[in-house]
Amino acid sequence: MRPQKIDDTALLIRLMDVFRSKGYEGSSLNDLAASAGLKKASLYHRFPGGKEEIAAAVLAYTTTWGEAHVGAILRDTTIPARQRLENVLENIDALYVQGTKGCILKALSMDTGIPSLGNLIEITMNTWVEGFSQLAEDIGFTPTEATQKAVQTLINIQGALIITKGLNDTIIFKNTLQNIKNLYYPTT
Amino acid sequence: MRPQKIDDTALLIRLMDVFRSKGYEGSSLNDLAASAGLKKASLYHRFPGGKEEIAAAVLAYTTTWGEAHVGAILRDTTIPARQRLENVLENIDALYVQGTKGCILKALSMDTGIPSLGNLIEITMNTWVEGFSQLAEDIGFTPTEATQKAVQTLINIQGALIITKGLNDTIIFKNTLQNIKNLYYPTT
DNA sequence: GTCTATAGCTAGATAGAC
DNA sequence: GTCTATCTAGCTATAGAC
Repeated sequence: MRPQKIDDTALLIRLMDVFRSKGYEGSSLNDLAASAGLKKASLYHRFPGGKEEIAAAVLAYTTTWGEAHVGAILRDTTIPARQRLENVLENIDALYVQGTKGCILKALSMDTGIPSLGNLIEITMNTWVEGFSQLAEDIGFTPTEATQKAVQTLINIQGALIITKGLNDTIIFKNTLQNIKNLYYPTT
Repeated sequence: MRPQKIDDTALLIRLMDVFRSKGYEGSSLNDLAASAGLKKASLYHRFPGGKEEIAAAVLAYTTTWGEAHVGAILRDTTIPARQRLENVLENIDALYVQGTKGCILKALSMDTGIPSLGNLIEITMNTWVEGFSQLAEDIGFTPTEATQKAVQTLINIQGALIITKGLNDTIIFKNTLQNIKNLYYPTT
């Protein structure tokens, strides 16, 4: 076998970067190939299903990443709850590069006529909600409160990404990550 | 002059609906024309600059709408502050059709290579921030607190729209509009 | 596994009749 | 002002050499 020019994980990360900045329809196969450092035909060798399979693979990778770097950490009772939250927020800060990059779930959530993408988005969001809910319950909130806080956490992250980009002010994202701590550990 | 099949405002609303559901690149001129009830060439008569001018016109309409239905109301000191907030939240609920439709500012905020769109997005967001800031100051918060609450209000709205769609649960949007009231009139 | 070359199609945009 | 017809460029996707 001829060696791969780029391994699967690095490839998916580069492809994700195109989708989350340009959206599904805005990302041409030429854009994707250029970012991957491959030619279009090579992308079809890796993803025979074409653009739709690439998007699905990127979303599946995002689900796996979220489970490992958000969900699993938030549920890890061997770590103090407060430390779990700190670690996860650092991972989120890195994922979105301090608010300068958008979310792939948002970018692929426009109407594309490909229902399977919506299902993968819902699965990933639920992983995050369940993780933050578990954290809140471990801190002592009721299940109802915990779910509300988890949903509010996702709202804050997604909303902050949009407003940060719209107003071109990364302090908004930075402050939002800080404010999320106050949801779970109120200061007043 | 031959009469218009559709007046400017109704036309812009129909065009906005396409953009906010499919995004800029995902909305073809055939899509836009079909939604408008016109042929492609007729759209070029109305908007000689083509798709880019259509998007700019839709954003300009959004700016005007926001100034009239959000900004101006929030700054209208002849109305009690609490009533201003109620009225604006009702307008926002209608704009997003109870959370079932996305935001045009989000839909057009992907990287398209058209910088002017970003400027129009920033202008509109600032109109909203200034309106909610003024409301908060009228209620008695300091300018710093007021700006924070205004930004958090926009974060909540935009974030709720994304999570509502992602999890396919309109209760999230409904609850978020309620929670915005608590930002300005804390219950605890 | 990656590449060049190309097929088939749809996109955005224009010309000109009515 | 709206329409039909058409142009060119770029799109997704495929065939086949290396």
